[in-house]
Amino acid sequence: MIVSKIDLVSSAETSHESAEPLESRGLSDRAIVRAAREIIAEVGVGGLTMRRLSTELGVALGATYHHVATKHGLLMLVGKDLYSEVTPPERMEGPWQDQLKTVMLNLASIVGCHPGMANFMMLHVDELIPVDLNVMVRDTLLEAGFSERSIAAVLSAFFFYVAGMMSTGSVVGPTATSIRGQNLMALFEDGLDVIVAGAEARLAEDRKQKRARR
Amino acid sequence: MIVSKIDLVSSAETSHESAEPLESRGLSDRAIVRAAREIIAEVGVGGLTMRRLSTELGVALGATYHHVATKHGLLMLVGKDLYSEVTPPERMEGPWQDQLKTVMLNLASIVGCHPGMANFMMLHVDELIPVDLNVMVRDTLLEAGFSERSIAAVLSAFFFYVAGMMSTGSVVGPTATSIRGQNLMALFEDGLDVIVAGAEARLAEDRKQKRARR
DNA sequence: ACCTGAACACCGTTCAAGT
DNA sequence: ACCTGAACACCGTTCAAGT
Repeated sequence: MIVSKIDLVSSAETSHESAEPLESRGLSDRAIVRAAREIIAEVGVGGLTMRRLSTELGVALGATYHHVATKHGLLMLVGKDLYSEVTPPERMEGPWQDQLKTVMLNLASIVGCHPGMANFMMLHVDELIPVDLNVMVRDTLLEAGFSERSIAAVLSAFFFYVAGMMSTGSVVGPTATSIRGQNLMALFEDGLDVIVAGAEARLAEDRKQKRARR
Repeated sequence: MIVSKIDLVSSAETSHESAEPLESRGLSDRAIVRAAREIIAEVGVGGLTMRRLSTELGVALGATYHHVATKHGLLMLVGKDLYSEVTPPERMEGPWQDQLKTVMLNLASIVGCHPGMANFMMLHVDELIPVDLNVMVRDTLLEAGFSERSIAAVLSAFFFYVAGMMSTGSVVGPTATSIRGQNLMALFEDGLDVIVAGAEARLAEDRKQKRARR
């Protein structure tokens, strides 16, 4: 465990990737994604325009298209960038309930700051979600004793709940809204707890079945 | 109970609403909504265009705009129409678990046949959902013994789960997709069961607290 | 290779003009 | 009152032309 952490740090500090130019003069994908994220954070995906993005970057429309072939491709880059910021697996500790809640709250807070991205990110989870995150979440549940089928069911419940909540409005961050006086953030956590309780019940069943089979 | 059922039927058969013109010649809102639904069912909300809708209706673009002032308004009409088809409260029986599952599956099947509507419908639940449905669901949970706060949490879990699932792709109906071989419809029900289990755990707690307070 | 800016086909929306 | 069809301001995308 400690080894992998050290490895991560050192490789991150010393990585001078082979022949990749550090700052290919002119536009870089990194700069484009950064600008796109800023625009989305400010006016949402609906307000993100290839023209506006180009203006923000100080280039002509065609230049942007030379680096990212399509708006869909641009959003894929942004989505991958956002997913990559979700709590890194190595730092997780404690019971599986807390781990799952932390990941979901983290995901919600990141996506919540970028209105309109939730949908797109959920529509392409499979292609965008970092393998680390996926593996770690599944491992956590496996270690806790969940069956394969239960893992699928529980993750389905969690992910789509977060997706639905995020699609409906900014829940987290400075723009957190409220519904009929209800604090949306509190409501979000309450719903999360309901699903956690459901997962616990599922786990109890899984363990009972495992014992019966022995 | 029986009375209300009879009332429903008879009023539906004999309703000749006061001064409302039966078929105000020309375009009617009903016809517009019907055509819009057909287009959405076929090519999704993304494929629904005011121009295409007008062509389908056999009128000029301006005519459509004369009846529905904006595309947003059109989608509100469609959304209200779809919500109104969710299982009517009067027909519900059995334990609250089954009632809730039925409503959610019903909602999913209706929304699932209209790609892209899930988001819009969730974004405007408050304005679109029929009061009957809202009241009935809350009453069911109240009768079961849920606390006010638990009701909010449980409904949050259910609704946003369905919303997230629906936004991610057609789960139900003839276009039901599959993810990595997994049957999406089965996955949807499994996730629903997890949330039901969570609600049951919550109810047990609520009852315990109520007993302790006595 | 990278960038420019005009052009194309589409969209939602508006509006003078007809009946 | 209801409808027509042109027009406007925007989009995403393409592409000949420049450096």
